[in-house]
Amino acid sequence: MKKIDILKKLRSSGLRPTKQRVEIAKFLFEREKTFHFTVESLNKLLTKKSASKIALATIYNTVHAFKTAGHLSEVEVRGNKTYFDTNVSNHHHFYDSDTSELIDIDSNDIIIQKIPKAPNGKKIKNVEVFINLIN
Amino acid sequence: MKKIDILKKLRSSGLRPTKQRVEIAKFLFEREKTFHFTVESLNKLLTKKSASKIALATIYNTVHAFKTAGHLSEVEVRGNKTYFDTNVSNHHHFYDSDTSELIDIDSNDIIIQKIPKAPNGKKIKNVEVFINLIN
DNA sequence: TTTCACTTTAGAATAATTATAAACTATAAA
DNA sequence: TTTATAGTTTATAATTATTCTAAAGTGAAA
Repeated sequence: MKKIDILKKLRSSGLRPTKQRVEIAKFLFEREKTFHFTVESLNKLLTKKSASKIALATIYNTVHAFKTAGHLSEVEVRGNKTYFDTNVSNHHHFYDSDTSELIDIDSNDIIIQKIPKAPNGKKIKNVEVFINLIN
Repeated sequence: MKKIDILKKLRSSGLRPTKQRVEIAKFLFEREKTFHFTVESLNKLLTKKSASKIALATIYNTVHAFKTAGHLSEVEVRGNKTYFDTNVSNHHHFYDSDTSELIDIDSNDIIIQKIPKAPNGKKIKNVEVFINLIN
């Protein structure tokens, strides 16, 4: 994803392309493969990579802004930290609690044959499958 | 579950049946239906119910001891708090993020037809399905 | 009974996240 | 091109969930 597209991406979702947002967006979206991270890990990687220090609060703000805009998804995983995923399409995850690592599973690689209906007046928003791994 | 069984349950898993553990165990296991809770909600309910106050740290200790003993399961759910479940059999969940409520789904009510194989040297521990609800 | 390893407890410590409020800045309008 | 302002960043404080600590308490084996 090129810089011009990054700017478009931000502007089209009503986010001013500030220096910090552009830097974070470039880091997150200028890559081929899906990227999973926590705010803590992202902070470390950004600190390492760039000269200008971005405040931790800004990273929280930005990640949540990107999530709200649909540019990131939040992954439900046991544990204390919240994981985010640059893959925003509908998909599933392996979770390796040993290394705290998430691995994407394409939604076509899991087929669910039978599913219960939603309770009383509720609708099904989505179905998430976690395959927990062990050594 | 009767008191004598509570005592057996504790002793058989190497847990001394102290006043606090028995009280918590009675509260959790003397019921027909599955019970989902967080440490916070359990603390509130116990405080309301009983005269003698149990320290929050004891509730944490006890819940984890019960989990280690296999009397409770921990549920992976988005959010900051950790949920526990008195249903320790293999099963799935509806999750209503609106009310932060979990509802059990019997493992027979979901049939998964196709599943990817585990990556490089890892094995599949278990598969958990979350059906997220919306109004 | 006595003893001691196991427990409980209050409160401190830690860790992740959110709130606050002042300084800064992108951008729309003059 | 300046100006005004709403949106943004920042350091720091506050909050929340959880774990740690160390002292006091207690089941149960001998």
